[in-house]
Amino acid sequence: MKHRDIWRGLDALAAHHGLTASGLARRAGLDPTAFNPSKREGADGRPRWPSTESLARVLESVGSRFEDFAALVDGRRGAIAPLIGFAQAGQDGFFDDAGFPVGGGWEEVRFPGLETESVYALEISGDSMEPAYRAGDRIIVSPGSEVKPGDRVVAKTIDGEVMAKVLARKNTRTVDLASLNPAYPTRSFKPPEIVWLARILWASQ
Amino acid sequence: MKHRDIWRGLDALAAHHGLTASGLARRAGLDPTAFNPSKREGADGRPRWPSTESLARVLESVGSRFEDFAALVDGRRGAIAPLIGFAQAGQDGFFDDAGFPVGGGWEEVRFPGLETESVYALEISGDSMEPAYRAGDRIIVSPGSEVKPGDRVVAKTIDGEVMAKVLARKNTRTVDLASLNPAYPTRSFKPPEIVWLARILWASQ
DNA sequence: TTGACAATAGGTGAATATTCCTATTAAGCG
DNA sequence: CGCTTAATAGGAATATTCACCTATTGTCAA
Repeated sequence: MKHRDIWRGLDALAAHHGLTASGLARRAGLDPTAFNPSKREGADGRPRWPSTESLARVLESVGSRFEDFAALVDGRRGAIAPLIGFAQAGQDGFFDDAGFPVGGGWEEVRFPGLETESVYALEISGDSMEPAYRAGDRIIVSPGSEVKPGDRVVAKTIDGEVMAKVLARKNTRTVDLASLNPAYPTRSFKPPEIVWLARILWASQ
Repeated sequence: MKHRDIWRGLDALAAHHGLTASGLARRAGLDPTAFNPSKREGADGRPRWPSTESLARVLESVGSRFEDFAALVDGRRGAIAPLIGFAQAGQDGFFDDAGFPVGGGWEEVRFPGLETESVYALEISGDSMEPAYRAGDRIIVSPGSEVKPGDRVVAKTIDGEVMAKVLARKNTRTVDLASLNPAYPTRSFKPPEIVWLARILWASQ
């Protein structure tokens, strides 16, 4: 945690609430100039740090927790993962071409950022992945991770279908997605039919 | 985040590294008396806050991240979960009577504290819970949670055996633990034979 | 354009944290 | 016990942040 990280975190916190650093200070009952760029280092270039008490008042004023601010300071992502239902996930407008969630308005589920990966949560419906995933379970999905055969993945087809499967085979001619539930057959796709594959990192139990 | 939370977090950080508040200050190159209880409020009872710069130096000295400290301040647990192998888990001295891990020296796995639960991680060996858990998967276990039939649980028997199972039945006369892998039979225990049951919250995929 | 307001720079005094000092108490050790 | 060290309390001097002040610039809307 360095001097510049603190100020970057403070700016990010302000931006997260639609405020400027100045507006954030005003809202916290502090002097509006307290977070001025000119106040972030002394005349001799010595770094200036906001006091812990000022940080506490800022966090109080916007209703954020200390840990959320710290996540901003550390520059980590994924402390909060957006939660999406499979029914919604099939609709357009929820993911970009790379499989990352876009837009807002989702419920948020507190999830532990692993490293710096960008993740989101999906709520399971259906029984094709029983017994590993039961309806209502939540899975944490990383659209940025590499997938290899054997991984549990979320796939989106060009038809808009979103499903959690086991990646059985993947080559230039075919992408095979297996269900754990033997009542469901393995489905075979041609690569162009799969819009994206995202690896499942965690599953609630 | 309140005044007492900051100081509690600082004490917890020190304790986490086997130090006192005084020792932590010394290690950070600060005055050893800087964190004295007598310096935590002024003569008039006005609260005193450690400066952000002092916090930064403290975190630097012990190699902790700001977010870890914030988790301590917020009173949340589980940002870091100790990782234990099943082979070790069966030995004595790794858990207390309530099923909480004790002692130290484990590898630590970064895990996202959900709520305020105390959690730890176990690495799966064996195939009795295939296909849900494969050897090498990591499960996040909460010894403090209530367990009910249908939950995936970790159980420890009086024989010292530690296993991940599905809780099939639990009443005053019997505790039935089922495997997901049909090749393994359901095992039935009498309640006194089970030392503790801990619910599995998450599983890596 | 003009007016109101936000954001910002720069400076000063007040408020407050830290260091440095001394003294006391407690804990470990030969 | 006697010795050393850590932890702590209390106080004074120093260092730094904050609130307050003034002035400038930019934005937005009437």
